[in-house]
Amino acid sequence: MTGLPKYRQIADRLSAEIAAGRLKVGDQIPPERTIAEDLGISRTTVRVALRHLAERGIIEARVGQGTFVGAPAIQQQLSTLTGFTEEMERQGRRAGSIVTEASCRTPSADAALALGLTAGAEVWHITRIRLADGEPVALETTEVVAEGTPDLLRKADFGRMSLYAVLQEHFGLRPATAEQTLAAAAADASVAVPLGIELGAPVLRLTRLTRDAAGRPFEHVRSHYRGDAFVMKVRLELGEG
Amino acid sequence: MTGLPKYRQIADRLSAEIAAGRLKVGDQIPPERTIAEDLGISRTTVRVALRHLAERGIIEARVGQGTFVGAPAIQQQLSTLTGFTEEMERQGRRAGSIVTEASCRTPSADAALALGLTAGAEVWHITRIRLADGEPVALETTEVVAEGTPDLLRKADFGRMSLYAVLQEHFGLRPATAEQTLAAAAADASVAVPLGIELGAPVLRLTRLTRDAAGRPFEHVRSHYRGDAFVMKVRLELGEG
DNA sequence: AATCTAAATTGGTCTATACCAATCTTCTTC
DNA sequence: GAAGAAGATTGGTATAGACCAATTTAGATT
Repeated sequence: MTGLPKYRQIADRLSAEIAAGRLKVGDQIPPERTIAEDLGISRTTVRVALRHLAERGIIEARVGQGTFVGAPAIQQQLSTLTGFTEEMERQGRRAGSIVTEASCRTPSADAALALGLTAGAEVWHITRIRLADGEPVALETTEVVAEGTPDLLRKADFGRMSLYAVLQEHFGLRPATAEQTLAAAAADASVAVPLGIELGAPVLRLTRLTRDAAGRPFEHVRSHYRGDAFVMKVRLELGEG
Repeated sequence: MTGLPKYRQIADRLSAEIAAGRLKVGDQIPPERTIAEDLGISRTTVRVALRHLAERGIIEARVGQGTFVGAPAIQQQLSTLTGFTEEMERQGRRAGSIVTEASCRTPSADAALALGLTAGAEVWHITRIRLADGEPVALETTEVVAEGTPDLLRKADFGRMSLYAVLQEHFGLRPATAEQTLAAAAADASVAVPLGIELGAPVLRLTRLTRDAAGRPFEHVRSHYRGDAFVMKVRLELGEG
């Protein structure tokens, strides 16, 4: 016995079958009662397993019809100011990155304006291809103000570690607030090639300005997420009107 | 009887108590077994109710300790939070709408699921082309639960008035929380034609489930914004880590 | 008073069963 | 052949009970 709960084992097995391609998008998976009988377990337990998969968008249940393999979309919870790595972990996906650039140089025009940098100021420039379960899902360019973060690039391997974790650990720098902008755009070559998608394919363009507790902006991010693999979720609360 | 499942009634009630402030953030809610006994229902059903609230981040369960009221979703100014009309006004643009459909009918599959409607339930179905300074920028389909909102369509001209204003004025219905999903997609014919853009052009797809103060969902919206004409802004705040 | 131990509490997992509502299938009827 | 009715299938809701593991509480021991 693995020690894992039964429902986890069932969920993992189904999940693996879908990942392996033995069950394709739109395929019907066996009825709950059939799975229960085949495995000699109760239908309730099967339902718990299926619920977990449904929550991740891997499957989709329809009364009277059956349960089908869904088109999985990666979700990014916008409400929490977490980085890519943390969010993927939360969803039980393997997060990875390929660093395509890491250097110290003058900021881009956008970043300089947003960060309020004057001429001559420099930023750490990190470009990463973000992977979820090995698949490239986003291209991300981060610019961090160099002042106050000496030797940032030598502190860690950003292919594995979270940038926020490093900033917190070495410089006590913690994101407190952020302003994000989302827009839909068509992928140009600089985005389409690294992500392995077609030119003109829809991508979600995210721009973020991150501030520390004192309100000082210290990070400017521009990301392009694959439109066919990513959804952003936001939980809103309406104050008094 | 309302026809609502028991777990929904329990969830709504707890949700309302939290919204009303009788249960504050960090407060412990009664143990599952106690709730079950008090209400004379099975613990399993109580757990289903609590699970739904936990999924929305409203409560948080910890083994051996209990279940507690969770930190509220971060308050954010997302462009559409206040409604399209209000947001355009705020930006000094002339907001307009062309109502292409307004009827009472059975909900779409997505909406029925999200709103938790059973067979036979009906919704007000309003489809509008949103204009900014006369230019079409979005196509929006709103479905509002018909129960409790009699003759909604006769109450106002939605080409001019805000739906939220009407709901508030005539039925005292006010959006309290919402769950929004954003994704980039390619425009298909149903979207491209009304917006006057090319097939395959990038659009921002927004799906929103709006709830009242008691946590009852009453509106489901699906919008498509022109990617070249619209960006969403979000301000995030991080609580204590 | 501090420490260890046993018991009670609490959420998590699991079984077996029942009925409902939505949907699909099949058979009957015209 | 088309339309309608009856039955079978499938996921959704609900019950009652059982045991487990993490945690806290209360008690016993030193």
